[in-house]
Amino acid sequence: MKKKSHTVTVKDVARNAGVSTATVSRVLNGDPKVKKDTADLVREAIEELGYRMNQVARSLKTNETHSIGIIAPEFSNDFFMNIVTGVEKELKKHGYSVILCSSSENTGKEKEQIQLLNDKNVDGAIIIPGSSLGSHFSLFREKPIVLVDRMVDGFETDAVLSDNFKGTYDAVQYSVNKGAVRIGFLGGNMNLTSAKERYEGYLTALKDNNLSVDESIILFGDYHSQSGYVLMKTLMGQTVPPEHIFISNYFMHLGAARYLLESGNDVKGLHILSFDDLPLAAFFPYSSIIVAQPMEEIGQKAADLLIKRIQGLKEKPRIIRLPTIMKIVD
Amino acid sequence: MKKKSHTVTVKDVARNAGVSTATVSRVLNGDPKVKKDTADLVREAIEELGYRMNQVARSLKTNETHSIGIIAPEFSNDFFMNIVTGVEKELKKHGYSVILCSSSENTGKEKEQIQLLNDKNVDGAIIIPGSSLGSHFSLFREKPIVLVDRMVDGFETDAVLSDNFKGTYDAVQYSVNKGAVRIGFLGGNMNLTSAKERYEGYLTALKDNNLSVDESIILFGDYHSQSGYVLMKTLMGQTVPPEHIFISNYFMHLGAARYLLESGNDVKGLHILSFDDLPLAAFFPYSSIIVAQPMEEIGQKAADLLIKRIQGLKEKPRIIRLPTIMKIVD
DNA sequence: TGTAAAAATGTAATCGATTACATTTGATTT
DNA sequence: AAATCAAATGTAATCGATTACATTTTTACA
Repeated sequence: MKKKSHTVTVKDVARNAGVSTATVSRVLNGDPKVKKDTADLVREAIEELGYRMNQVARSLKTNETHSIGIIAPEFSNDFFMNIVTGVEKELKKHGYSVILCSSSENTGKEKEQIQLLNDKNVDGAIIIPGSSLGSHFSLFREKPIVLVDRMVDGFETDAVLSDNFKGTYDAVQYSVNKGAVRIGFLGGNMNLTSAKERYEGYLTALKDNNLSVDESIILFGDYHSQSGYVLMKTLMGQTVPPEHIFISNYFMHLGAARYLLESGNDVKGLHILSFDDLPLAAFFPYSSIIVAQPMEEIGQKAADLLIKRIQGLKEKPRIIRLPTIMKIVD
Repeated sequence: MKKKSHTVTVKDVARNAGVSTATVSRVLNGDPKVKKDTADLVREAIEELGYRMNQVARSLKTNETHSIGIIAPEFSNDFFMNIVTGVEKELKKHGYSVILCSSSENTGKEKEQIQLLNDKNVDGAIIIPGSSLGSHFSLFREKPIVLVDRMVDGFETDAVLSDNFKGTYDAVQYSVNKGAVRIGFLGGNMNLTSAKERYEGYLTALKDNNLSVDESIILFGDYHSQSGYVLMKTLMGQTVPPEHIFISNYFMHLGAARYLLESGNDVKGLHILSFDDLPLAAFFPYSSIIVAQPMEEIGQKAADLLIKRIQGLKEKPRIIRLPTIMKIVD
């Protein structure tokens, strides 16, 4: 057990101010029942002694830690990190801190992290699920959870996500308006709601435009760079590859672009429609239609909702969908 | 004050196992003085009641939270995030959690975050300083701090950083070996040790090769994208721009590349030497010499050292320098 | 001025663990 | 079988706050 060199406690403050610890506590917590003169005395004592409240002791009694956990598959990932940034900024405004937990996109680890957060007694959690499985989230007892970017089966709770359907639909529609009639599709893991929704947006847009669905140019991967590489290779290996290709996320786009570069394929007439704003999209030697997600805003909204829940908002789960932003890079 | 629905405590376990709370605590903490039979009884009771220790209560008594704080200017930044990732992974292995604090590269906010971590009673902190000012770090009383990526004046403590000098020196030397005689330099904020060290590496490499130092092609920015853009513009506006240019970090490189792209400058003969591995370096239409920093390893080493300090390692501050990796992209 | 009601403050229990110290149990020795 | 010592366990104080309830002080009004 580590020693602490003489810490100043409420007791010391009370003694110094000539009041009881109860009064000190009241001043600390802004209880209006304390007479102004008394409160001033206490504040002076606090100032004089350089008192700082022991949050751990407070947490023990109040059962709130003013910490929340955030679980994501990983953090070395622009997308997740921007969300985390939004979360952190919003929470700090309200005096909450963020504890980082990576789940490695693995249900077992996700469970562990939930237990850990439980044990740390966080006031709530923001989770970017690693898959559509989420029944283990119920281990996080009696504290609110807000899901981000993806929803899960069998666990009804608040969620904040992009409008994946509309984002995809609009991008496809834009391409069609520009004359595209054959649009390839490199999808993500259909285990994830976002991937599913984007696929549906794509299909519906085709349908609404009376375009046929050509399954030979619809391929599914897993949102990782390598799968973008492989799928693009497959696609370009076809007799007549499509000139318009929708790619479901940043990383697959990256992998696909890498393939195009390495293969030396002619990309002059190519149009890539893709989710997520790449800082370097401008450098690609083809034109892009980017469906940008408001990542920080997603995080911020999720944090905001979580705080409302922590503060007692009772209401059926909310699903907040934020609009995407289409960016054309020629 | 929030209620907790009947929580299982040591008391319940003690009663159920027919022992005292002291014994339960001993079992919980692996005290070898407990007879095996008794310990088994206790473990059964724990199992049966689904007991989980209240870490907050434990922290109050032991004065250790098994949490550490990490302060960085921001987190929407590949470089910092990869460091955080390394930190998180290593700490989790040892049962520690990470609390995220962004300082916005602002000393005032940095101070605030330190106070916050103090109040949360974290066991230590990892800090990526926003500037070379660090005297306020001493507010973080009696708990260890490990600095990352940058050192500060007036505060002697452990630090983990890349070998900025050698990384730069080697890249310049490589270029010289390839025939370069005039190498431009786009530097970072000289307020940061990393920027200073890179500049020194550059100068020394020139000197060792008997190359003259041409101040007209040495410009300083602030590590941000915009400054890379502006400096590259300035440089390319000269009568005879250098064909080899060292750029001090990722973001400045990004800005510089953006300028080159927008301006339509001829980049055929251009060679960019640059710190930090860009995922898209391969897409730039010029050859690059990348000085990659082992970001996750930096984080991991910092976490490792911090834990050693927490566990009582007494010794004068260590400065750990990790070697960079040179990557050639033609 | 006396008294009821309201306002301010204090006392002491409590949150859920850990641990110094006290006590009991058990083994060992003679 | 008594004496000694080690091993195992228990008792109760403690960490530093909050707060229900009790008590005192002040205010307001008859």
